[in-house]
Amino acid sequence: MEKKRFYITTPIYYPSAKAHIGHGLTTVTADAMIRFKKMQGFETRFLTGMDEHGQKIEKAAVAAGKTPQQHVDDMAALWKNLWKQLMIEYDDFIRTTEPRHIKAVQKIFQTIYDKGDIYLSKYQGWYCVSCETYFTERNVGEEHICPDCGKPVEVIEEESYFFKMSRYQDQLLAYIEAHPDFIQPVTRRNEMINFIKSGLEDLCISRTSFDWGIPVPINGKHVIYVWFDALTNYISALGYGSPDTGLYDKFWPADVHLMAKDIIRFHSVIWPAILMAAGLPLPKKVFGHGWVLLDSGKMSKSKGNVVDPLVLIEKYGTAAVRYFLLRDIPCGQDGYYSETALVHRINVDLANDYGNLVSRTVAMIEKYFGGLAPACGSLEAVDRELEDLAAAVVAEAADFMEKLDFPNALAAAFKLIGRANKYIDETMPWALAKDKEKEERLGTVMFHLLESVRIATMLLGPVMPDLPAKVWSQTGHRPEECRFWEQLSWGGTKPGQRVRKGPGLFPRIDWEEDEGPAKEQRPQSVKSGTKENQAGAGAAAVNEKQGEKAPAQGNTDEHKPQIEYDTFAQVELRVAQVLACERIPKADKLLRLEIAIGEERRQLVAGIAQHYTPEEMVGKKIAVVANLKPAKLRGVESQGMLLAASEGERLAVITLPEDMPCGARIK
RNA sequence: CGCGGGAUGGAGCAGCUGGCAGCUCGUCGGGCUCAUAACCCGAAGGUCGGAGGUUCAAAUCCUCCUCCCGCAACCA
Repeated sequence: MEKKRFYITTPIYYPSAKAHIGHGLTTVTADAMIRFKKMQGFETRFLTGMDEHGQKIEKAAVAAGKTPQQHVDDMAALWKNLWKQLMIEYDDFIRTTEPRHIKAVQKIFQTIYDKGDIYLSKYQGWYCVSCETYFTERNVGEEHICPDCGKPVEVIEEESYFFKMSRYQDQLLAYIEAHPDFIQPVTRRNEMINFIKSGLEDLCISRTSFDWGIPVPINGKHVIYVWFDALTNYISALGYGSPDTGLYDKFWPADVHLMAKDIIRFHSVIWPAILMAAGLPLPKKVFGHGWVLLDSGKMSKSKGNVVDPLVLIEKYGTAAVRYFLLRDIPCGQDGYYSETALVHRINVDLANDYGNLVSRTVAMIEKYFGGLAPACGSLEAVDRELEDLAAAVVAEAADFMEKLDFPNALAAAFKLIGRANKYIDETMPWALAKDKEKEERLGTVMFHLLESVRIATMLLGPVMPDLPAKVWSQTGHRPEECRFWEQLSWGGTKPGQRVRKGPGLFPRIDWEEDEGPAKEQRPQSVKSGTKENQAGAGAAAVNEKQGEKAPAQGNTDEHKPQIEYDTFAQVELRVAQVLACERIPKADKLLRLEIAIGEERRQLVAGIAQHYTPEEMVGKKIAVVANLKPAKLRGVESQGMLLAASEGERLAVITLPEDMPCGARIK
């Protein structure tokens, strides 16, 4: 008999930046899904990996004094360690620098080329010579300056291979219409339909401007660019393009490509088009979850901006971190992370409700029955109600997990946990224990509790893989009898099994909620530094500037290294007077200032428009850095920089007394 | 008109095909003592962002408006 199969993938991550909890969300979701499918008896395959090509990697390697390969090898080790810490049990970890992947990409390129869907043409784009990077029309703005270095960019033409994606527009649309579940959630599906309807352009799939990539098979000057390379990982890892296609035959098409919402487009448009062109089947589902947003405004400053999953694991344990991610981020939507929320979740759900339920159940059986599970006697209404709920909850959890909706699946499990806690109050075992006559009744109650614990724990298993074993060692259940979904039916507890109280599963975490003095009324809308977006899990570089966000700024606890006086003396600080000031059009943070430094007149651009009006700036005596290299901001040259203090939302320009002469030296 | 998301009791959210406004946390009051100061019960608290419209009936459908939040674009 053929086994049911299930193949899930995460994006291959781009190692130009460190992993964050968004990546964790994607990968943990996939892992939980796989564990669920294993419980259901599926033969499963779980793929994750790394996207290791591209100019960005090449540059990062050079900067670190390594070869690109050394660099990505190091990164791969880091990421693999993270997955290990998160208890991710992938079957394969594909790296795009592996020969098996390179062969597959070249094969699919060749196949599509032979078919006539790849052609050579000219790629035209805005190019910054000093940064050696292309930018989109949007990025360079009307002024056509490099968004990174501020220098003018120029239009450059480069020979490139293009994939005739436009040819597949109608076919793709038809496919999406015919398969309502192909793109999820629905809002993304609608977006994609609109996007495709607005017209697909052919896709540029090669570059000659850098070398770190897979060579185009028919033309050694070119390397294959980004998506064509990256997306192919989903089949290269199955042996597509190799002599042994056993895995490919078994597992393709994938059941789910899982990812964060920002790269849904590439998976639901480009990838299917490539597959169509290559004559291969399309994946069954493309699922885009939301982003994990930070709300560090609520976090204690002294604790810093904790987002490194490893730090959290260290502090709270893998199970708790996995639980939080899958419980608190609404399925398919953005969710907020904060340490307070995490701790709250651990305390309320895991410690109070679940851990405590296990604890009191086990303790009572030890106390009343000497640690031997009693038999179940005749049933009363409450007992039946509990049994019925257990059955309902199991079905509910399965439905939700099937849809990758772990928040609701977990909520279902906790319905049973809550009911069991209430059951204890209703049946009052401590009262039954005082009456010898009621011993059978007491046994029935204990049996029901033990069984509820068993079922709830099994339901939590996919999310917290190390939990069941810990619990069974206390409840005396046999692991092999609590492994598969069928075993979730009522009655798996065996009278006489050894129950032994062990350490608390999830001790409460007590920390001072609000430290007294510093209640600085932080508004919930904090700016970039504090409420920082965590792009869930971008696979390959979506464009040239991914993952370059400065980490948590405004952290006053961080100090710079000590410097020599000479170094300081190189900064020329002077008093200046603001002569005129105006807003810069289409820039909500910038003001343009005309200032006088002594006799000299200059123009400054300052990011203070949200704190000062142009009117109130005029006439002020301010402090400026006079020898700063000019730079263009939003197309306007700034010949210096004014000094201001800032803390979170607040900002104050440093001003000097009216009678201080303009141009005076500051030191 | 750059793209997208949202506005529901103190907080975070459910309310899909219109019909008594729900959940979790928090707060207050009570109960219990098996348990991890945990557990159970009860209560208070909302004109469902605003204005129109459709309807016997709208948080739910239509129109317009306001305001938030991400992304992008500029904190020299």
